[in-house]
Amino acid sequence: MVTMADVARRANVSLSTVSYALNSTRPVAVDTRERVFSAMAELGYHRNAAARSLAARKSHVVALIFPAVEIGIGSTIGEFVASAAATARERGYHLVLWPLRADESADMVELARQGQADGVLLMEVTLEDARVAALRDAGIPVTLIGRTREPEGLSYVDIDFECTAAEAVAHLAGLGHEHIGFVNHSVRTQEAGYGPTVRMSADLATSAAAHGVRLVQTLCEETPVAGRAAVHDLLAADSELTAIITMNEMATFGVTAELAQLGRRIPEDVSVLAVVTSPGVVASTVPPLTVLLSPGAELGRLGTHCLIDQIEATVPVPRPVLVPCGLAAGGSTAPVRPH
Amino acid sequence: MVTMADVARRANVSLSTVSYALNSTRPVAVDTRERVFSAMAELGYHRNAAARSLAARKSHVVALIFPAVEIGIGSTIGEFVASAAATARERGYHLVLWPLRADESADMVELARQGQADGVLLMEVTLEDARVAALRDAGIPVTLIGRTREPEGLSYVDIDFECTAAEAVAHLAGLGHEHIGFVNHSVRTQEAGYGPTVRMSADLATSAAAHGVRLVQTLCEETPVAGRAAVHDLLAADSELTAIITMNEMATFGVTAELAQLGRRIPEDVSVLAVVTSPGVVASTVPPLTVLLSPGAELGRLGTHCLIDQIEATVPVPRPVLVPCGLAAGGSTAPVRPH
DNA sequence: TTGAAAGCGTTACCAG
DNA sequence: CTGGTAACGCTTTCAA
Repeated sequence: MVTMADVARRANVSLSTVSYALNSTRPVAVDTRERVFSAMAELGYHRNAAARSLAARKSHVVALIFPAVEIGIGSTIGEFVASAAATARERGYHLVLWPLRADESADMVELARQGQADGVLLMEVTLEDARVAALRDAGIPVTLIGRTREPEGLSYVDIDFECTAAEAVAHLAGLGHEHIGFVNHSVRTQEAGYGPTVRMSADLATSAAAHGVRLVQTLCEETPVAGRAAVHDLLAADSELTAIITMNEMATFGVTAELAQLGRRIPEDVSVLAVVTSPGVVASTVPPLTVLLSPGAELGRLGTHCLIDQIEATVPVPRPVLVPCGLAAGGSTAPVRPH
Repeated sequence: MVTMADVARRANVSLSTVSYALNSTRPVAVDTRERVFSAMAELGYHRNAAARSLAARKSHVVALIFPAVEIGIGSTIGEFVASAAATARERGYHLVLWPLRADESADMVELARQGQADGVLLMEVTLEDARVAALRDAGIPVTLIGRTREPEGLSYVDIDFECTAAEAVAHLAGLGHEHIGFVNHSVRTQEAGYGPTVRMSADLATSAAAHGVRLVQTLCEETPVAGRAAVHDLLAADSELTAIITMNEMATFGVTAELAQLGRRIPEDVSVLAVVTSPGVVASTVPPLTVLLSPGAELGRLGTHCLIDQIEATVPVPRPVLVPCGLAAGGSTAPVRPH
């Protein structure tokens, strides 16, 4: 193995000069620098990562706490991960995956204490997430994807549910709908304090009130069968329903199927709008669904930047970011039919 | 920071004994061992990862070359990644993501040479994949997810396309179908030498011949619109078609939609069988699709084991594994109608 | 602008 | 069964 000492010898400089040339952490004369670099090229030098980490007390690694179970079928998580990995790489970091459940926060802290990562990206954050305190107490830099109930002082990026809810209701209200149903995630996720479930419910209610439209909601398991049942729940709660908002990809399949079976055409009889969704569900119906797309890649990019900023900053400065879902117009929403 | 020296002092043993106790790399008296461990607990010791890697010349990290673009919408890749990360963890390794395109094999080798990872898991392998040679020449342990045209002597795990194709044809032939269509991935993937596209095409043809059924094939872009067109391509090629096999998730949406629009019911008029697919597409139709599920999690687990076996073996012993797709019966296939 | 040298916290060899 | 100690290859302080 070629070391810095070898390079130094070859370039007729000291070992430390090689290091400084490589890291630009101290000015080095141009010709010296050149000699160093050609020596490295000639020798085929590769800087040893472990030695660097040991000496610098820095791993140049960020960890992503990877959710054990995915809600839904979509590619959102994949997009998020790919974009986080790419962003980390751009900034000279590596992304490692720690597949830890929410109750394994001790393991998480242990790994960080071993210096396996300089900071942590926490996904699937719940409203009362015990992991956040565990990390904070351990002094480990962390950025949340999502946020707790009281996220003040924390670094996080999340979907702007308020804005997304407002857009969803505005879109439908603008088409004349005054009776809207909402198919949410499951009771389980609500009880777990899963942010999207809780926030979207509240924010849609607020927006609906502001537009003077009636909103009926139902929680729904993540299966098509449950989605079918949800349609009946909503119709029972409001027989004048003309539009349905869904935030549950598997259930959405059931919703559209059940509407078809009931002879209610989309969008002529009922408008359907899927929110916080991945691009894959768009194509699941004919016409394609109108959706508000989950900004997976954007969250991955922003979250990673936030975390690395925090790691590299001398003073930890949380910088929260909220990203709204973007509308992708399909053909599943239309003006309400006069009757 | 608490070091081994601190622990040694506290336990009244030498530093090396602490190391040996921790790694069980040399017998240690039971009581000594206990003293060491309680000292570690009392002091809150955490073994430093960088120092360990440096001294042992081993990172305990495996890298996953993460595909830049996903084909399809499914959760297969997510399942694969999650399962690979979990398996790595079970074996004392970490999984890092290297989001590198196929033409960035130089970067891949460079990272490995820096000691950032002990081995590499290569996804989306094509028939003539230049990265494989690059890694082999550099002496870097690698396991392919997929395989090249001539995979002899390489370590790989892949879908057993031959077996999967045989099962697909046997399933439909068993229902009496004698005119079957196949909607493959796009021309682009075929030209890139993407394994599934090329192998499934050949293996389905072989199986069809063996069963004496007529098979017509078409390559298809990964969009629902293209899937709709594919239906017409196939019908034009064989007007007596009674069954369609699809291996293209987005196209599958179009296929089912177009059949519905043509007034051809599934499965009464046409059977549809989606192969090498993720669970998400199952629910995309009513009745749910019959599918052959892509064994994403299984491949992640097996691939990671293969790689780590290879890393830890004194002699590199490739151990190829092929996994067939499992049938998940839905309601989209039925006996061919007598006419 | 450069050099010398002291760590960084382990692992693993050589002795006992 | 245990101890001493030389690497491991780099970063960074102190000195010139």
